[in-house]
Amino acid sequence: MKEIFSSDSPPAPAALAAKVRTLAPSMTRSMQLVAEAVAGDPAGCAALTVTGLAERTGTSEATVVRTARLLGYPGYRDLRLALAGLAAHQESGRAPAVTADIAVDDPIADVVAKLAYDEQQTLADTAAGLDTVQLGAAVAAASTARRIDIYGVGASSLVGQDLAQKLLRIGLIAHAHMDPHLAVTNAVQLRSGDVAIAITHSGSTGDVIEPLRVAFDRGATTIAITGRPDGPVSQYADHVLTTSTARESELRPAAMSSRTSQLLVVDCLFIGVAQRTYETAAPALAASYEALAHRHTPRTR
Amino acid sequence: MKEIFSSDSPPAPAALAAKVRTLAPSMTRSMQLVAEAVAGDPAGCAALTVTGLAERTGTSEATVVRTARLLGYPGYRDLRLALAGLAAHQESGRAPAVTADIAVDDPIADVVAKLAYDEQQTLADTAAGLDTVQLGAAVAAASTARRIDIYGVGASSLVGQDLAQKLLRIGLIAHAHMDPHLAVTNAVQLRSGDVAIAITHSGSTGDVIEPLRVAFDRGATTIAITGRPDGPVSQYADHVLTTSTARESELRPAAMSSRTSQLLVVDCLFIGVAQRTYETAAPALAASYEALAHRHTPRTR
DNA sequence: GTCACATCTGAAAGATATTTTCAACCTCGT
DNA sequence: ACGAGGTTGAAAATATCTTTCAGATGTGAC
Repeated sequence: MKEIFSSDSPPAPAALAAKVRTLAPSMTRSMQLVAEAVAGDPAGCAALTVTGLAERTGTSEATVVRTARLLGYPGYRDLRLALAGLAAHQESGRAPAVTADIAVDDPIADVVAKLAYDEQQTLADTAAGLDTVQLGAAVAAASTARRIDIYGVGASSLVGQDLAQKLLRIGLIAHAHMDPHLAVTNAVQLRSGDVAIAITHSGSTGDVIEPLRVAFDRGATTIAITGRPDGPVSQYADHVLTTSTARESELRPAAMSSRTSQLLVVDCLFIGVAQRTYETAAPALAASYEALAHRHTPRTR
Repeated sequence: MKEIFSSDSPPAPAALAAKVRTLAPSMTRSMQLVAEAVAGDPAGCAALTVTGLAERTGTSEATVVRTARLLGYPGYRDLRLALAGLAAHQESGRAPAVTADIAVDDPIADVVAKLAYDEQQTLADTAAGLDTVQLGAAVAAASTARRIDIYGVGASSLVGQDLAQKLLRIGLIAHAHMDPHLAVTNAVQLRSGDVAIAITHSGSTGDVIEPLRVAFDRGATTIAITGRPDGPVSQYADHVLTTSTARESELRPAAMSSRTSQLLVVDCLFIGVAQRTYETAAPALAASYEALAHRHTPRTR
């Protein structure tokens, strides 16, 4: 008799509230109490045990189980799992208005969410806007370069160092210049077959343009990584890699968001070079691992 | 020491896979089996009882419960509920696509897409796994610190410099130490009211732990930014900020992906501090803009 | 190589939660 | 008012989860 139900209801996923409404008329009074509680606060009920839900609804465990059965689940345990899923669902819908700017009085959790979102956005934009032809050309030049000089000041300096560090790791001769004067002095040494890379968000940082110009004049292959491909720096660049310009706010200056974009470009460049020089890059990478492993205090086990 | 976990893990909702990766190294063999099963097939595991999951992973109930605990849940029952939620989640979201590893022969366009995707993933994981309570505490300490010393070597060194650069910009006294010896020598100067920040992905970089330990002993407030919250570095850290451990590949070493995660954490820390010190931070930021504007060659016209 | 030590592991006991049973209790038609 | 049919919850039965503990396994010291 009761068994009819078993065939009728496959474990309903989302439309639980609807199911409750449909089935409510056919329920007994105390079962309705349970059903309402469940439909009204899935998240809350998911946290309760049978006994807990029975108490909360002023009924008994048996009734709770019966209700779960009526709703199409083998037992309360399964209803509870479904409830947890439902709760997670509506949880995700309630995003903290991530698109808004970061405000001075944002709670710390919002800051984290917004920053992460912004950076993800920046990455997507950068990937979409990156000219793979230019990138390919830059990779080709860097892979076969006798030496690679990198120029960057301020925040871009760190990106340059990052790139240099990684290129060194795979056995290339790369150097990130931080001092503009020394950069120029060194640029004079460059010639055809060498590569010079300038990193500047604004595209018009004199301290970075100058050494690139010198390198360009001396016949080196020059690459510019900039957010303003139309800026002065591009004049002296054989290849221009464009970083995206994320919207900035008072608390989050451009330097900060441009960094993410620059790092992605730099990583792409690096991976490209590593692919091209795989024969030498792979063992070099492995070796640098090996060397580092011994620097770590031998943690137990 | 193990007790560190108790405070560290609030039942994580979505970032379970990330958490598994973070904690996996500190797990015993059979626990890893369970963790992998759970991370690999949340939906499937949600349908299993303790006994079922134990059988499926070829381990015992006890081990399953232990794993659940390690992941931050009171017991298996709760892990199972979370799993159900997760399953419902990914049911709706459906897989993106570019999950594959970067291969040696990938065309350059694929490299860009995969890298961008990976980094986005890393950001999401980091944001989800970041303990906002710890972050809040770290922000509070940094905001009122007399001085802030930052330790990092290798790739983490750049992150440290980035943080120092930004904190300086808003008028705080921050310094990133790159030389381990000098770092220790300087750490001796610290005392209560000062803040020391150690950045290490592995959580066991001796060169970074040592200065932090000294700072800790001298009474400074210590903060660790690490991918291994259970690592030795946490011993001497008042607050631990966890970075996510992205899956790595041969061409993309951990150092590379960890950087993204570290930078996000550092940015969150910075923004938090900027909020707290808005009165002084805002004008300081504006001033540094002003100063920079004049450094750009007015080559345009 | 071997011993002492610490850690890991699973079987089984113990505790909870869920399901079933069953008798008391309504409700309604007569 | 009375009984048939259905509803309900207390308590027993079962399943599930948690804890304990002793054996297994690995690790470092000598």
